[in-house]
Amino acid sequence: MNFSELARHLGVSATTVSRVLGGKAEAYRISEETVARVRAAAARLEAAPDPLGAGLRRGTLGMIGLLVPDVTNPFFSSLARAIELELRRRGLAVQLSDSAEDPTTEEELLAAMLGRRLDGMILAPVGRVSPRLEALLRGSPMPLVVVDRVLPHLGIPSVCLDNAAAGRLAVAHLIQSGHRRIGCLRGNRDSHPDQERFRGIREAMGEAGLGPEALLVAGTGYSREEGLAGAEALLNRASPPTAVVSLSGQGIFGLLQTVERRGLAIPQDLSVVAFDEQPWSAFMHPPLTTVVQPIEEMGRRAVEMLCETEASREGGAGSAGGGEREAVVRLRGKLESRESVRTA
Amino acid sequence: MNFSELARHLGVSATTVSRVLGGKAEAYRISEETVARVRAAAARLEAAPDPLGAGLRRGTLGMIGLLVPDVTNPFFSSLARAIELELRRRGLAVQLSDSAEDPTTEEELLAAMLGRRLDGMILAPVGRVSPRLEALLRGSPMPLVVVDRVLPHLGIPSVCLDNAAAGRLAVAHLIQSGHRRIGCLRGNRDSHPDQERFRGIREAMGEAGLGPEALLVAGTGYSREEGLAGAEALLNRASPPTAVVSLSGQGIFGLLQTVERRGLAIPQDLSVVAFDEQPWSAFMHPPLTTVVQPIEEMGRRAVEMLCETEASREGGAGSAGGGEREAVVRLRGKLESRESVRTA
DNA sequence: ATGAAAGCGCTAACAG
DNA sequence: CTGTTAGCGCTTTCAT
Repeated sequence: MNFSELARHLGVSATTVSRVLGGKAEAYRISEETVARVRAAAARLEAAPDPLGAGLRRGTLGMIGLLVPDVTNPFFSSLARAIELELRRRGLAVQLSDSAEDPTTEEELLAAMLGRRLDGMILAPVGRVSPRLEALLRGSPMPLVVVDRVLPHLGIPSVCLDNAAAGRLAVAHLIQSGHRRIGCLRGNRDSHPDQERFRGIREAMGEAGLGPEALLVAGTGYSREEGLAGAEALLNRASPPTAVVSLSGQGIFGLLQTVERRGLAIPQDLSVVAFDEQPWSAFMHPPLTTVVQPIEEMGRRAVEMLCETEASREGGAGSAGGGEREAVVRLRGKLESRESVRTA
Repeated sequence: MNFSELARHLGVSATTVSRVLGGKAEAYRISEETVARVRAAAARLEAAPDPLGAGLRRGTLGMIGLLVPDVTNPFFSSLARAIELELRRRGLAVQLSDSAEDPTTEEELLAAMLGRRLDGMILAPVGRVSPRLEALLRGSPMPLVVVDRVLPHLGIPSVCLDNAAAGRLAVAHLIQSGHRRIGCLRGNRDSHPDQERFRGIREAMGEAGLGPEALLVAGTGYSREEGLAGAEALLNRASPPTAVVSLSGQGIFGLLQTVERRGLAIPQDLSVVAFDEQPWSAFMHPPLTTVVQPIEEMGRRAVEMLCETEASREGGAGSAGGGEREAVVRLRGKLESRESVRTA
């Protein structure tokens, strides 16, 4: 049942129905009686506004797009959940797409979403930003915020972990526990998080008076296989590290596999700090000491930023364009100390 | 750039632009020259059809709703990914919502989605079907398919695991491995999958000549905590089982925790078969023998069924309503035999 | 081979 | 306090 039909039934105009059901009865000072009649009839006949009609008229659909590299990754599924929840609170729906960690697919999907008439987009980029992706992003006709990674120099609002600080956190803990030879299992070195985490680690080592030779580096990507290869390289060193921090959430699988293959025990033979909570992290033998990201907050902030962007667009549309500041929110990670680090 | 503007630029009508860009040039025998001009201009000016305008006109938006209990659960995130991929192949977008395993939230979200003008819905129900949910489902104004669980007697197309067969598969393997005292860690007993899996297990036991006393039952829900409580109950029995099958994907955590607490070893002291692949299942000490669901196929079939429903609606709209058959597709599970089952 | 006109359902602007 | 009018962008008759 649509508004015009309902209006005819009641002998009022569609406008009135729209005002009542759109919550504008007060503003237009519709009589209480009319309001009641419309409400009752609407309830009885299950009349609800058609979002398409309203959307077309308003130029907005109440839907924002969310593009992630892999919903199957616990980090992104938690993020998606947090984002959906917060958007729902604000009456917005989410269209989800998954780029399967593939930059080309990502470009296509982003272009498609940018084309649909969404009210905004939240993007968790796959990795390095291709020129084509950058062009898409620059030309974006809608509010956009980037999560998890910051795309330097693009001036797009972003929210991500303070990766450098998180890296420091991890090694500081290791150093404090007496470790002096530390392995770092890196992820995708093109990615901002990996670079930042690594930077934080190097700085923390330096501040503790440990030279570069004390930091053993391996790993070339975020996958399990790459984690395994990197771990092998680390443990094959003439004098292997006594502790390893894995910058990759999935790569830790590879490390664990290698450790097991060699019959090593954690933390007796090797201490481990992992990045990113996994569903089983707390239930391993032993439970894994982990740098956890404040995912809920990340989602909340992303939505906030998106809505602010939207608001400022409407509000300050014609104002002098000088104030466009690059907003990057960096969230603090937390070290969940469990049992995979041995105090030397 | 919208169609009318583009049309004005080119000195043609919006109708022509629509026909060319809508792929109907042939049907309307637009001249090749015009087609070329329109295409070129559209590409240059980045003109694309506004889905809202088109949707309003056509009465369809090219979007289907997906409501799951918890995207964070690996099963549902994999399912969501599969569904999204298949829908994308067909040019459809997906709106995602997460009911957080809460029946009330589920009702609200379902009602909201049913109200939006989507082209269809795929629902993975939380659990038991409340009268209100049932009413919503019955009155659904749009094509709907249910996944993972079948709602008996509602006549809604569903696709799910052949849970009874999967249950048999699990215990058959255990029996074949020499186990004669088998524990069953149940999930939510109100849920169809749990009931069916359990039925399959009982049948398989019976067929192997094992009486009811050989089957030890515990567990009251799908959560980790409930899994733990159930596992405790099982292992506290005077004569505990030599093998346990966990019907709950998350509950297995609880079982594993209990086993560790007691210093038991798998599979030496206790054999384990788990339902539902988890990211770490293959990487545990030992790797977990698991009944895996064909999630990709499940997603694909759900989408197929949805689209068929949609098609038949349009096609046979006015036909005698007698042919409404309940379509329930049951998919075969597969036993991934790893190392958590000991041959006695 | 193309266009004009109508209308999908809604709401903002402009009357009263 | 309420209604009329117009138009969001598109596609589908119907008419050349």
